[in-house]
Amino acid sequence: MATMNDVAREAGVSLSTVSYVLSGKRTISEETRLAVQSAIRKLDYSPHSGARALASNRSNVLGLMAPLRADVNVSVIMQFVAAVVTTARTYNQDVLLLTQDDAGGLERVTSQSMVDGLLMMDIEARDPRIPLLAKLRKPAVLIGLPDDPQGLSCVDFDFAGASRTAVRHLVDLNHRSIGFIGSPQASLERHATYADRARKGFTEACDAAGVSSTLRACEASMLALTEALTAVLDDGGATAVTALVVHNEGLLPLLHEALAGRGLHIPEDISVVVIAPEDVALAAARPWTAVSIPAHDIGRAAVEMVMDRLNSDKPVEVRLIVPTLVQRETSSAR
Amino acid sequence: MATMNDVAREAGVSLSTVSYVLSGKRTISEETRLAVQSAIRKLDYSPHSGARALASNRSNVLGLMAPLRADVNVSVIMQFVAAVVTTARTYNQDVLLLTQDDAGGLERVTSQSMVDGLLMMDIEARDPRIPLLAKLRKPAVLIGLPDDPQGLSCVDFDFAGASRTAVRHLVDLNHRSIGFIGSPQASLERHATYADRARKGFTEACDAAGVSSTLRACEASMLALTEALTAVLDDGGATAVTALVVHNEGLLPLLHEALAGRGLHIPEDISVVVIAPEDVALAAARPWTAVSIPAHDIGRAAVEMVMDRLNSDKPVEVRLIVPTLVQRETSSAR
DNA sequence: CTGTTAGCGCTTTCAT
DNA sequence: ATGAAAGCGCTAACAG
Repeated sequence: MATMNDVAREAGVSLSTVSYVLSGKRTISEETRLAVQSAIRKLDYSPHSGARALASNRSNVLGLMAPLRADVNVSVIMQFVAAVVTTARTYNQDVLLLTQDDAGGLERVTSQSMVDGLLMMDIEARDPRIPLLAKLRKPAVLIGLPDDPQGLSCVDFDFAGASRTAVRHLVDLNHRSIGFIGSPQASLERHATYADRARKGFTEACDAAGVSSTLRACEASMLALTEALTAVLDDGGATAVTALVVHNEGLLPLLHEALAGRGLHIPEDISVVVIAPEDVALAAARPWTAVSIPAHDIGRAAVEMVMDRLNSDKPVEVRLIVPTLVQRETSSAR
Repeated sequence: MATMNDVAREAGVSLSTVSYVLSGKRTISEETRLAVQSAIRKLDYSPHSGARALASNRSNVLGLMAPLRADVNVSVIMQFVAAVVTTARTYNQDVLLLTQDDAGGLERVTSQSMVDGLLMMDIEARDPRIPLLAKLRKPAVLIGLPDDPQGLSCVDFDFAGASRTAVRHLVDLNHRSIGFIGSPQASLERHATYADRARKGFTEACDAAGVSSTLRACEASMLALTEALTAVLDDGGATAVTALVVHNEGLLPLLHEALAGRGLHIPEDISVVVIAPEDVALAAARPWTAVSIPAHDIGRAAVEMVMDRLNSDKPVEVRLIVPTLVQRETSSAR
């Protein structure tokens, strides 16, 4: 492996000149710059990241703590992670992966100066990792919205707004009684905030519009879905439920069948709006009217926010990504 | 941040003694060892990874190139990744994540000495990344089995064996005509080797047992599944298909419904054996008879193999993980 | 616009 | 069983 010294000798300049050519922190004459660059190419030089980290106090690595359990949301998680890695590369950063259950990992990678900043996914309302993170005094961004961010920046999709948007769409289509099929009970119990917020937004929007609402949590299985539909559709009381908002990607492959099993056709008998990643909404034979979860945008925003905090000292920031609804064939007026 | 020097001073010993206490590469008297350890605790010292990497030529980081597209196999991929990260930690290594489409990343992290070894997932038969990897002269392990490993170690599940095991199980139950519903056409076309090998093993085992076989690729949608079932079940010719081997996790939530739609009950009318991760096979209302894909074991083995190659110079190795079948309620004798 | 030089925090010989 | 000291390859202040 060639070192910077080798390059300097080859180019007939000093070591620091090579360093400055690489960093651009000094104005260099066209001539020497070219000489250095050609020496770099000739020797196939690349800088030693450890040495650089030691001298500059920057590792060019971001730590990402991701939930790697086989949850319902795997595809969303993968999209987040992909977006984070891709965006990090545009900032010339790499990504070190930490698992959710290795809480000590946050502390470890920080105290060993392995990372310049930290991202944490799948935040719960009172996530015990937040105080840990806050203590570390490293730029950090939470992907999710806890009760108390304790001075950390956050970014997330506006799940409450997503539900509101879905409800308004259905109300505009003259639906007067709307059902909500949400995340599994387990998500609610561990207070994954996306689940709570989506439900809250739904209820509020229905109340505001004066339409009746029925909510139900649901596992990703046909059995659970059938039960949930029974509960929601038969329970409607005075006005029959004519539209559903579904916030659970795992159910989408099952939903057509389950409704057909009750003799209900989409959208003639029942309108459906899903809250799901775009590609999941489009994967179905009949694409869903959807408020799409822009996993990629969120991941990108998260990286941008850490990098901002790394390069300047911007104040903390809580950013909610605005939902948009795309009407497709699964919702119609009644 | 305290440095090793601070610790040495605090403990009243020399810098090198502290280093040797940490590495264990020298015998240290009980007394000084305790003094050093207490100084470490008192100052809350942890070594600077960059400095260590610079001096020792070891980063304690493994690079993992993973397919982060939202594919059909997301859950399997997540399990691999989780296993890799977890196992790496037991070797005191961290994991740097590279995305599939960043082929240059392999070269970059290697030449910058960011990683001690590399793992690459989702290997295709003639994967163009293999020659790149082979050139890097870093310990590397392929998770998958290409046509020509070019001197790299490989580890994978024995997908051919998995199909054979499934077929033998069904033959033992007196089935004489077996269908195979496999990965999407796209997987075959890009020559994901797991898809090829599972098919091959299936055909071979059926031929060897003298039972008739019908194969079909299938996307993860109800529509595609319905078509595939029609093709496989109606196409049987002389002997009707009485059992299915399904190698496609995305289809499992749909399968009961799809078969019920044809008036077929499991296992009275048709037996089903799936090749899928254990938890996926168990997630169904009625757990599947399954040859389980031990994603965790494969990930663990991969890390063990790089670490072996890092610490000694073991010869290259191709390791296939042996399949085992667990009978549950979806297969029965006829 | 360029060169000289003092570290950054560690590992590892060489001494004793 | 311990210490002294020479790097590892880079960044950035200092000096022109």
